[in-house]
Amino acid sequence: MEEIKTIMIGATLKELRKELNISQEEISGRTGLDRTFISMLERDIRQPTITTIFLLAEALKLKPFELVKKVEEKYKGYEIKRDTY
Amino acid sequence: MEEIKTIMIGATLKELRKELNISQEEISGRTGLDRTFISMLERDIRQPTITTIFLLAEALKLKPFELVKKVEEKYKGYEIKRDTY
DNA sequence: ATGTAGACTAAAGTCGACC
DNA sequence: GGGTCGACTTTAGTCTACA
Repeated sequence: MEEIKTIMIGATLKELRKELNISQEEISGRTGLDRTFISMLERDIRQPTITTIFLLAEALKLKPFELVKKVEEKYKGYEIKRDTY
Repeated sequence: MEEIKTIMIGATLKELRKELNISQEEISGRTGLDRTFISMLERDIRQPTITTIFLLAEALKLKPFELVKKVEEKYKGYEIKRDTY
């Protein structure tokens, strides 16, 4: 069982956005979140909170749980193990 | 359509924990998150990030998307509308 | 076993500018 | 259109302590 420390949602977000053929600026407009922040989310430099996940899902035309499910599918066979700090 | 500003996961977390008959301290132990932080999450004083959601789901013996789905069901007919700050 | 409070550190999220 | 940098404010998350 491989260990990971943080959930990476970036690739999933980018894929879904590309499927819709829209820009980061469009996501920014739809969510009310800053454009540079969307960029950082896609590059896994930032992590969304649950409210942000709900906003992103709405912008990407799917349900929050579906978005999470897509992220989840990338982590089959991995165990999350945080750094306790 | 009612407007809300933040997603409240607290009640869902507490219900699931009660169903398992375990303490906040047990959740703290299973997730590696601070006990006082679990308390704040249940009282909606704090918001989890996606990594925290995955950890909580594991501790509560369900899949992350199932946890999110349960939260989602409490928001039928609501629209999220953040304060842009 | 839980809520709360205070003080703290790390990370979420904004904004303006430039490439 | 998107990456990045710096400076900023707010919040996630820790920890000790007490009711």
